[in-house]
Amino acid sequence: MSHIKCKGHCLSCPVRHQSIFSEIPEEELEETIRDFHTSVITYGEGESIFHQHDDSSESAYTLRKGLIKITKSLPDGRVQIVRVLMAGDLFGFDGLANESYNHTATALTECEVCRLPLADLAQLRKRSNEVDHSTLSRLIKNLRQTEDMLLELGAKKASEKLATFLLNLSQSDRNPTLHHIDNSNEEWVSLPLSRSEIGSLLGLTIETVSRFFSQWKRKGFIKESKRSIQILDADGLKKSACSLGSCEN
Amino acid sequence: MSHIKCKGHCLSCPVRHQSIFSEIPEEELEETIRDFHTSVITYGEGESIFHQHDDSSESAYTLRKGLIKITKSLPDGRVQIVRVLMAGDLFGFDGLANESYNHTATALTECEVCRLPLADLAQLRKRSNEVDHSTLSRLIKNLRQTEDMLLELGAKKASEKLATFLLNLSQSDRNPTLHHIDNSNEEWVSLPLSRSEIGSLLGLTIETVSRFFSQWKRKGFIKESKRSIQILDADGLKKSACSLGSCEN
DNA sequence: CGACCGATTGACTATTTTCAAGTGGTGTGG
DNA sequence: CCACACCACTTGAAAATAGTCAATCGGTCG
Repeated sequence: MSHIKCKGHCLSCPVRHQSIFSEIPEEELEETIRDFHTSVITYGEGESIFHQHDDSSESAYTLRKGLIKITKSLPDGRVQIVRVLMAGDLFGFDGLANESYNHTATALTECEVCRLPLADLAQLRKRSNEVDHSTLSRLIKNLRQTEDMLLELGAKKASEKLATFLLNLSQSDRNPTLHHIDNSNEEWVSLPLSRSEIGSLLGLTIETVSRFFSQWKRKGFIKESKRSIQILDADGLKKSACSLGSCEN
Repeated sequence: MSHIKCKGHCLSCPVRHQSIFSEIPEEELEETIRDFHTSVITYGEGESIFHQHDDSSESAYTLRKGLIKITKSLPDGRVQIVRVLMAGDLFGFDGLANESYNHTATALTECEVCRLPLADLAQLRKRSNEVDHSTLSRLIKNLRQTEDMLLELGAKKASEKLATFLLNLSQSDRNPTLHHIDNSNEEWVSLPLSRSEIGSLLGLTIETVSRFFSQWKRKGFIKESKRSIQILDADGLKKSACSLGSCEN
């Protein structure tokens, strides 16, 4: 079960510089955050932080550690992953528009989040231009990213979706923890999603995902080893995936 | 070509009560809006207000009259409609996150928009809690709507997408101008998109759209007459479209 | 009238899903 | 330590779904 660990301490927060408080000068932080009611909460893999249908949105959250998937689902059980959150991401702010949660947030791994009541966030936005700007920017970036996914889902074929997904993963400068260079100087990227989750993100079945990955391994475009992948031939991947010049952008 | 008509006058604005200024008390409006630089601009059908690749976002817009489609496209020409805007909608605010436009806005019909420099919008948000709240709410609603579309595009089959699209159209309480009751007391809904645009919204080809519409006409589920449709049998539509209980939500 | 454009329809093809069987790794209990 | 179950993933064959190509229809406009 989820577990409340302690009150959050911004100054020592591991994701302070990726959070909505990153732009607040250190000397003002203590003052700005005073009498707000943050809690650090941990969740085990598979547990949900909130649920699309059941919960009204009274708190926003900042992800401190781990990965979270945001999903929506149909009554018959089909699931769409809307986005995957990484350290520093803000989520669960629907209440700012007086709406209940529009989606479900589930821990993909062990997670640590910082809960902030929306009333406090509203106050903070008034008190600090930095928080206001940062919140708005994140919202707009969420929107842009979701629009980009619309194009992926609506306009691309399976192989194109998958190729773009892999190429984006490998180019992501967002989360340095996802990257590592092994001793032979090759760039591996951790693949935090199962086949079925990749399918659920891209609107494909697990079998379709598996088939293209297998095919690309046979062709030598990619290598995989325990939840990490390596792109050996990005151009090959692009060409095989995109009959036309359709994979850019 | 587009044509600058005049400076906007909020008090006499036809969409004042649907705009981000709707919550400002009338007596304060004059004062609040003083020394801001709005322009009312008209666009002919097919003209774009701004373009995904070319334009940096320096102004936001409010749609006063007509319909606008927001689209994204792939280099090879495939197009995805992201959303369709109606009177009162705010768009083009990417610049608030220091980003250039992420999509293209094109007039679906003759349009009239009110342009507001983002610097002014930023000021207005500071000056007025109502504008701040309204802007934030709209952003969040855009995000929610786009997430809903992700589920449509990623998880549903063609017939389900189309049925949901028609049912949503007919239930939309957003834009009363889209509705009218004809003299035989039947509810017609205007269908502002061509077959090809419906396809582009739902990730389908024009032929697929046409086939399902024809089929449903033959079955007596819907009727169509010059850009308006009427849903005769919503249950039939739901059942035929959704093998399982998948069309709710 | 004739050209044009959006929409429809049919026949065919390509793509993706579905169903089913099998593989391989991991962990548990006998 | 092995046997077994379990799970994620792979693979194949068949079926369903949607796309492509091409012909045609019907309305509108010059």
